[in-house]
Amino acid sequence: MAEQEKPGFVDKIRKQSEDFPGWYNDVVRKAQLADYSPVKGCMVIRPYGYALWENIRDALDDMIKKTGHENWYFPALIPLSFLQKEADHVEGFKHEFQTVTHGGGKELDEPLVLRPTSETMLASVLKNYIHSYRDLPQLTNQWNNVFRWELRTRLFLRTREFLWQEGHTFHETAAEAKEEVDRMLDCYRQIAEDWCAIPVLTGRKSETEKFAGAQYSKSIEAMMKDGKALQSATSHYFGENFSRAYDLTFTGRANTLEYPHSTSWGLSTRIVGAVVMAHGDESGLVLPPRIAPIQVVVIPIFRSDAERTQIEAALAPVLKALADDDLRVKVDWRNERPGFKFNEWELKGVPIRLEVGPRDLAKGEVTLVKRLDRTKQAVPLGDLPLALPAMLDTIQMSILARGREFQASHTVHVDSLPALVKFFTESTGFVIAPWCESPEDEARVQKEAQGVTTRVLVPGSGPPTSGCAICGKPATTEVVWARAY
RNA sequence: CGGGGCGUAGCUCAGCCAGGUUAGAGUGCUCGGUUCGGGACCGAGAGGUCGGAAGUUCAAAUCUUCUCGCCCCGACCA
Repeated sequence: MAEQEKPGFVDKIRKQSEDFPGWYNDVVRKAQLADYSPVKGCMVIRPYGYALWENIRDALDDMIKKTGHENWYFPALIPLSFLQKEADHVEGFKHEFQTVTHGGGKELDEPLVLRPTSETMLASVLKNYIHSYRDLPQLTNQWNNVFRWELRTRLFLRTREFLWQEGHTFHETAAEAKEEVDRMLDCYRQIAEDWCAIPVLTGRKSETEKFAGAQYSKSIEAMMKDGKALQSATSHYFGENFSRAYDLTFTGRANTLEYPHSTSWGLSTRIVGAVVMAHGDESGLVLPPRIAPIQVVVIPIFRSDAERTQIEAALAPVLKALADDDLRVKVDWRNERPGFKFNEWELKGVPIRLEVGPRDLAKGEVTLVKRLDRTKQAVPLGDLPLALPAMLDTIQMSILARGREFQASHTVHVDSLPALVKFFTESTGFVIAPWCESPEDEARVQKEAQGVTTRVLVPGSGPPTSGCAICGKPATTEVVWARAY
């Protein structure tokens, strides 16, 4: 019996409106996405959660390949000395290292670090394959697990081991590398918006928020239902930083020795947490149809074997048509009362519930119920192969639209520090303000509006006419402030 | 790493302050039956070294000390 078919696991979840973190934990665990593990800070991803991740992963993998990248696999163990070659990089990551010091019962000559990220390994390895400008660009990606010794962990959002993809590319010119950073950031935007139905802001991170070792970082930032921001994927431009640190050179078109410009970009299982917190409600998960492991759950309602047989016969051709159309449909034949199943599948966020009982069959219909708003409608059996895909598309768009409205209604523009502090004292969300890009301002806001940080510089906003909202100096950009996960 | 909270049945917890039969409840689990259009009910059953160690005591889930673990909130981070 598949794990999620066992009855009886459903329990009450805490209220989203009263205890958001408690609600999140309950939903993740009771919807069977993931659970705590025997190892502190690590999680077990259960089949339903893993299927959700697989759907996101497959969509992204497709985009990565279509943009010319190839999947590789590199070792999880990285010699400590590799990581120490790029000064900023090691400074940013050393506190998070998990290190293997013994092998075969003997202490190793050199400790091996469980990769927190693979820039150093990539530079060390690709050095062997890059000799000429003809070897560029190198467009690589790998799907793997990485390890970071986090002090405070939360299922999917921050664990000491997590799954992701990390793309690493090397280019002949800075311009090409910068284009790559934007291209992959846009793939992430598409994954978030078109697949996960989560509207995001994209842009460059501030100097203090950028990745350790990067010249600049860009990210997609999503708003959760508690108004906090979640950095959901990142894309970094390294310039020649890593190439120089690893003495990775190529012979250029003018027969001169040059350093390639590199990038890296990653999207992790954290995105699953984003899906939970961006869409979920008091009843549990709300999954966008394009990534939902189960898109339509069929609840047969019957009192006798004869009724069951009748429903089976009526459903058979429909189910075949839906399967042929690649819809992900599950029929819940368990011997439980319908109300129990309704609640359980709502907790698990299945976009459409299809109820079919004697009452429906008498009219040649079924009852469709949308998870998003619980609206019901009767649909003739024969119309399902057309009606369901259309309804799934509509739901996908509705969820995204609802997210956009939520984000818009929780975003304000301010032009002064007191206004910013006031907003975060009374409310949550995004604050957009002119900024001079001084790190001192970030420290000041962090202190005065507890925990508020810059998320992204608003792209294309240009120098605002007014001064910096924090310190009054001439502003160079607009920036998004928020409390973040 | 700082602050708070919690470890008693698979899960959620009561019992502890004022130590005293055989440690309870709800839920889940197993078996049988009746049910089934928004979380069903009846009956029978299984399931515990009360996180661990030491101490106080005639007697410890309960008091003392130490220890281990977990969760939440902050700082750091995908």
